[in-house]
Amino acid sequence: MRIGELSERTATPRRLLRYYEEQGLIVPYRCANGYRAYDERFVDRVLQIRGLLDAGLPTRIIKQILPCLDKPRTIHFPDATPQMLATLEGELDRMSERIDCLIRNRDAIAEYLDVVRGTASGAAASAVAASAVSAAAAEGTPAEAALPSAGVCAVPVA
Amino acid sequence: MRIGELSERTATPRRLLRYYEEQGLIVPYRCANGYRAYDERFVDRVLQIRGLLDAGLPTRIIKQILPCLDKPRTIHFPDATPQMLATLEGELDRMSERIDCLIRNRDAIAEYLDVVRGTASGAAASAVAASAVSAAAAEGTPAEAALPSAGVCAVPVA
DNA sequence: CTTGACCTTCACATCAATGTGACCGTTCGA
DNA sequence: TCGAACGGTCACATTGATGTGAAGGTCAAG
Repeated sequence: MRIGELSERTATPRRLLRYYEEQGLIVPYRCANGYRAYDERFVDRVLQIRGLLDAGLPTRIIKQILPCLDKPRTIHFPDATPQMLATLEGELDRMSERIDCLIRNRDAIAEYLDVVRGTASGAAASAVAASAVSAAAAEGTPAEAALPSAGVCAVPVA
Repeated sequence: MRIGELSERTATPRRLLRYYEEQGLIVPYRCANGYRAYDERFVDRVLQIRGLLDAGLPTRIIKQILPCLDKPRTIHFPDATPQMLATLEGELDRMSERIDCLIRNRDAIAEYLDVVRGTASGAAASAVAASAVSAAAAEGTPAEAALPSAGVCAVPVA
C-alpha cells in the first residue's frame, strides 16, 4: 500500500509517516517511481509507534526499543542488549509513574465534574466529595467542597 | 517564599516557574523589591500544573481548568461555565484514552522484559508469553515468542 | 491529452517546554 | 564594604512533534 492508505488506516498524517521514517522508525520499500510502499505489517507498526510516542517515549528511545518488539506480536531475542533492557526498565518505571499521575488527575477532574453537576451517580464520585457537596447544597454553604489530594501529582523525572 | 525555595520544593526549574507565570498559570505576589512571593498553596499548585502538563494537557487548557480546581482541595462552583465543563469532559475522555494506551504499552513492555529475561515470576508475565518462551527454549526454536496485541495502541485524537 | 488525485522533496512555521546567558539590582553574612 | 547567593528582565536558541505550502513527477480515467 502507499502512503495515503497507510495514513488513512492509521489515522496518521502523511507528514508524520515521513517523519517517522526520517527518524528511522520505519523503513518503507520504494517502488520504481519513488513512491513509498508499505505492507500490512506497517499498520501495526505505526500504531505501535504512535502508542509509544503517546506514552511519552521520544523517537530516539522508540527506535531502540522497536527492533525488540519488532514484527508485531513477535519478540526477537537476539536484539536485546543488556543496555537496552536497562533502558526499557527505566522507561517502564517512568510509564508507571505517568499512569498513576494521569489517573490521579483524571479522577480529580471526574470528581470535580461529578460534584459540580450534582451527578453523584457517577462511579468516580467519591463519598467524600459527594457528601461534601450535598451537605453544602443542603445548608446553602458557599459552594465549596473538599477535594482529596487527587489532583496533585509530581511529574516524574524526565 | 521566594522563587528559589518554590523551585526546590517542587523540583521545578525557576525558569519554568516564570514560564508558567508567563502563561498565566500562576500569579505570584510581588514584594516591594520586585521579587516574586509565593505562599504554601503554590507548592501544590505547581505540582498540579506539572501533573496536568504531564497528562498531556496544553497550558492553554490548564489555564482554563485550573480556576476550577483552584485552591487545592477546594472547588469553586462559580467558575464553572458550561463551555468549560464541556472542555473538561473532552479532556477527561482524552485522558482516559491516554491512560488505557499507556497501560497497554507499559504492559507490553513489561511482558517483553519478563519474557526476554525468563523472569516468569513477574506478575505481568501472561501465560501465553511465558509458555511461548519456555516452549521455544525447550525446543530450541528460533527465539521468538508470541506477544499479545498489547503493544499496539492507537493514539487518541489530538 | 488533460485533469485530478496521488506521490515526491524541500523548507519554512509553530507550539510547548526548556536551556542559557547577558546584564543588572538586592540581601546578607564575614 | 565586599562578595556570594539570590532575584529580576530580556532575549535568543533548541528540541520534538507537528503543520503547511510550494514546485514538481506519476498515473488512471474521461
